[in-house]
Amino acid sequence: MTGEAPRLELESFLPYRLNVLAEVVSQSLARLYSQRYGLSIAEWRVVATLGQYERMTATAICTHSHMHKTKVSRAVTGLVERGLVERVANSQDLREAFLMLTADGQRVYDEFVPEAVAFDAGLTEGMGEMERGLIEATITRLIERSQALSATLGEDD
Amino acid sequence: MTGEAPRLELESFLPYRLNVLAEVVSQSLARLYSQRYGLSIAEWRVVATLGQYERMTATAICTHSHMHKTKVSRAVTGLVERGLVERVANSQDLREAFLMLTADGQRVYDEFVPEAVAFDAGLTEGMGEMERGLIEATITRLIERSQALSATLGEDD
DNA sequence: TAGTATTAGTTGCGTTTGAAACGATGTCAA
DNA sequence: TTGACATCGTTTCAAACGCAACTAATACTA
Repeated sequence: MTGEAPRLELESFLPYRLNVLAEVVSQSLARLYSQRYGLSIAEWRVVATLGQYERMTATAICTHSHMHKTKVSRAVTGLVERGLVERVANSQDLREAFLMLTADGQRVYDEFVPEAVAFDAGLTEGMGEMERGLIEATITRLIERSQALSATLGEDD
Repeated sequence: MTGEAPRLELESFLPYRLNVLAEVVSQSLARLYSQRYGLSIAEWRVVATLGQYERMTATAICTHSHMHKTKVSRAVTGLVERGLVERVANSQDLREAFLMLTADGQRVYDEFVPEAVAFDAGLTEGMGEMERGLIEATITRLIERSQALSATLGEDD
């Protein structure tokens, strides 16, 4: 066409591509656990976080997982109801509660982790250690840049 | 902390990291256009797609953008109401309609593209052509792998 | 041609989302 | 103490979401 404007090619526009990628990967993985355990994405993330850290407050999970606090609150409620997670009051500070996997929760975690690991490994199959490390470093860098950029261009906080 | 189970480190678990990355990038970018034009993410995507391809059916936008058809349908409805997008019936097939930017829509697009491009460039600032190309190739590869994996492990469609 | 299946796009409806308000607890300074 | 303020986590509410059902149109099949 005319070409009068600075073109934007969505196919190579990073925000767009990253979104598609994340969605495809999320959905693919979700298929594996949602059927088997009836876990939502948010719930699985809480389980995964607690599986790794054993004991955490809801706020800590929020910070760590970049999930909204209401999302975490609801995921935890659901998991507690289903007996996968347990709340332990912090006598030092009654506003917060420590969260941890119950025996059942731990079982679900232990059962699913190998599959998650396999999925992750499958994604980067054929890539060397270096390439794999490069991906992680790049992700970290992009996250930082992105935050810096929106602060600079938006000038709002 | 017993270490009895195969560990899963969220920090290096790709599906998790990709999700965080996509969300941060999306939100950062959204800040730039949501304030200025009152566009939702879905709406901006439709505008961006039509800005690039000029004329597309809703289904084509769905396929291209990996958005749900109801999401696209509603985004388009909103854009039509605000006079940014226009529907043109396809006399060849009355089920579908071609969508295109109006003059106003084109103006919004032209106005925002430079910022989007700057944002994109900012993300990969300091990276060479090769590194940048590598990122895109990796994204493509990960998308393919992911889809293949869920088909293999899930065995459901 | 009639009958069935398929496709484009919208809408109804229950679910999920997150911003804002909230109750409950804790902190700090006067 | 007391009062003002901050923080943790839940709840409320309106908006956004996506599945499923739907309408309308086209394509296949016999």
